[in-house]
Amino acid sequence: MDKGKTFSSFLEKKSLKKTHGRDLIVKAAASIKGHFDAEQLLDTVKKSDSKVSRASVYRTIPLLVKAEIVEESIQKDGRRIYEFSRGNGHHDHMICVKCGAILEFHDNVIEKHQELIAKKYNFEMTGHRMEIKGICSRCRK
Amino acid sequence: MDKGKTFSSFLEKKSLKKTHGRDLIVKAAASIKGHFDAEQLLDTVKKSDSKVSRASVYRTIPLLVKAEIVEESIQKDGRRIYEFSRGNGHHDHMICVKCGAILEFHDNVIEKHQELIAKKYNFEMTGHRMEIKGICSRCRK
DNA sequence: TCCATTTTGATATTGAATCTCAATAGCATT
DNA sequence: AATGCTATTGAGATTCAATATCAAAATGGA
Repeated sequence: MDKGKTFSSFLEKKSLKKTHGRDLIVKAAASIKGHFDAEQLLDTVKKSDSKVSRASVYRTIPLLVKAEIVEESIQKDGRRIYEFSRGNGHHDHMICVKCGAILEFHDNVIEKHQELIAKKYNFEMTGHRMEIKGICSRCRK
Repeated sequence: MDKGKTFSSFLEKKSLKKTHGRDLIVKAAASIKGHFDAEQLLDTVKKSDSKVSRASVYRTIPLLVKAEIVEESIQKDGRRIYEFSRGNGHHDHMICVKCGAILEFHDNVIEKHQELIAKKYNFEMTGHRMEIKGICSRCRK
């Protein structure tokens, strides 16, 4: 999946401009394996062009999220973390309170039930977030 | 349920001291209907004693959360909100992205499945958080 | 190329949350 | 009730992610 192209068409659709900075920022996001935060993304971008500013990174992230190129989740301490969407579909997180590891999981039953709950309350669901907090198998040993 | 007493015994168990400030803070939390944030709690406390400091409120909140007297949840923007636990058991939230309303719900199937998922990954679950984001029935009209 | 409009970089500002530290309060012991 | 040790407090400073500001630069249609 060519995320560069996807972002490009997103920008067109929204009549936003394709800029050097935005291009480098998507590429940097794509190059990071796993989760990252805004500062990490900034560091990565700076490796290709140190003139790209922190402000641009912070301004571009919400665009990437809206374009569904990057997924956002908020940790228990309030920090935002991101993840380049590799088309592996939606998933939720299990967070180890000891080592901070983030494991991913997906459960269809839970997904379905969320929809049922929303329907029951006449709530138009646009998204959801779910996290299981605990101690991962490695830390339990 | 006498939460004052509960907090009191929590403090004893942890060899923490019962202070005027802590007492006023629990009472203030109990007096607030619905969700509140740290600043609102501070404002409420100040009504009974304006000398209680912001720092004390921020320091006491984690104690109340640990004592399970207050429930914490983190909103999409990263802000922490709290709710005095009225013994109505665990529940999750549906948050309206238009008006900001917070609706509560509980679903046993989802709760059960979380445990199953944790077990599957050999993860020792200590807690979880789930939020459905969308547009509430009132805003849909 | 021109030009209106966006976007950018650098920095200042915000705001929630935390830290600092001298002064005070709690409480077990006399 | 007085002592002394330690936890706790208040007030303000500090932190840090995130946002706002604004003049200068880049974008892209004409």
